[in-house]
Amino acid sequence: MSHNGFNSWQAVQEEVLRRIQTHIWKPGDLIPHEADLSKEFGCARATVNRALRQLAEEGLLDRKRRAGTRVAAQPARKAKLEIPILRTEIEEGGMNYGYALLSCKSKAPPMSVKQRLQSAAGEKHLHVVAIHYANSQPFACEDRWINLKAVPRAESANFEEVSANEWLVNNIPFERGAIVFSAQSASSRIAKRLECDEGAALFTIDRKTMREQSVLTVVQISFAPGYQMHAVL
Amino acid sequence: MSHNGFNSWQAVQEEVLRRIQTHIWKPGDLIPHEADLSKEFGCARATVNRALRQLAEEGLLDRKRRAGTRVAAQPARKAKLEIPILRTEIEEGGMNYGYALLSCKSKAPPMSVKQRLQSAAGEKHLHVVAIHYANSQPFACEDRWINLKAVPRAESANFEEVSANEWLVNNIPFERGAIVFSAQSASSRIAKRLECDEGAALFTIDRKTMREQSVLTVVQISFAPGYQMHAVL
DNA sequence: GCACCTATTATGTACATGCTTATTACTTTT
DNA sequence: AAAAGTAATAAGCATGTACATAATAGGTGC
Repeated sequence: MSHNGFNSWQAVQEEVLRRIQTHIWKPGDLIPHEADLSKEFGCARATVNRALRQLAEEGLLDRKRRAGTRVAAQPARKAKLEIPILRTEIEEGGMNYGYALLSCKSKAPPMSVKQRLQSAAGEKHLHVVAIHYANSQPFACEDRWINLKAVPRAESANFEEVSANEWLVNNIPFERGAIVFSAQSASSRIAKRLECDEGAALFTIDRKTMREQSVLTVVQISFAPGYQMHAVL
Repeated sequence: MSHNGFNSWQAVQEEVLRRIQTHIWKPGDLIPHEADLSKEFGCARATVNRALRQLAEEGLLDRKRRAGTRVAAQPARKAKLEIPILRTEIEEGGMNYGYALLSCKSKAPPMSVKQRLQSAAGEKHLHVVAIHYANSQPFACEDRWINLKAVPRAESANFEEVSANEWLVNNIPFERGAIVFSAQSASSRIAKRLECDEGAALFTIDRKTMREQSVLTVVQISFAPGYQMHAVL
């Protein structure tokens, strides 16, 4: 009967994908609307909706009410990226995780950081510097500023034992954030910390974590040379 | 009536988020199951399911059949990352896009590339090298190998006019891929191409695009110093 | 105690239906 | 012809019901 084999949203999605990939439906084309597709595939409209919605989320389709669904002209593929959590990443790689706190002081941040923290003049913040080791080799260097006004409990935390990263994850609820990836030349200070040559190319993550309007923490993580971050399409 | 204000999946999601963020439900905790939540929120189970499913996709919840739903112990937040399409990225930044083909030859790839291409000995591939400019400044250098066996039409394409990147997007339907981000020191060759100092830290993307079992193309994109890639949580 | 089977259970999914909402296309007014 | 109002339409969403599937808990036999 109605069983064309498209009785699951995955099957529908695969068929739609196939039509996009074989250029039956070309980039920019308007595709039939949900009701027609559900009739063609012999399934409910909700099933077609589920399939198309996900493809739209992935950036392969553009959908607008009333206007219909069209194949994305620029399949600006969105990759999903797992933000590395240092300890987890090292341990999953079968290596031994180590951690050392280098410094943990409350002070006024330098100009460049102050801007990112959106902090007023004279305000003090907690500055935490630490190294993460994999099999006793320096793996990454963490340089973090914590807004004590937004996270007062951080003042009494002991970052000797547990990394600021983990403490924050477990103790403060956060909402939004921004991440910037870049390549940086190792400064002499960081080269010393990571035991690498000065000027080496370091993969660097800058991360800002916010709740509502206030910045909770900004952190720069510099990875030892050779680090790679993986993502899938 | 049943209107507690949780009569849409977004409202349910927000409430769940709130409970996670305020540590009413702590990392690792098992949360009530869908049926209970739907009763509490006065909505259908499908609505709760929609809300929870998305949170699970975002990495905030772990869901397993029969075992129930728990708050992710490590909210290893998955960031969504838009894979940059060079031209789009440059033009959206309000800059003028330029493109120059440096080389386009069919030849046998070096050992390191051969491995990534999963190609047999002696097989030839198309090697394309090009520069992308933003406001006449070198922005990124593209070094690509195309598997002619999998994409025979590429042989007759003219990469003087349109970049290999764009040609591929418009001409070959692709499926899966892997992406690796890293920081590399500029070799003398690449430094010359990007008009930067040798040894400068370059943000680098290695990308492999596949269909079914065959590798279609591998590409390395080296960005000029100072490039940043942004993502949101 | 161990291997195997079975019942239970929470999530996962499909469907029919009906309503909502954004956007377009068409019509009317100025 | 431009502006404003209106109807039609396609996606979006909510719901009740039903069944599928995976993983666990508990029991059985050895």
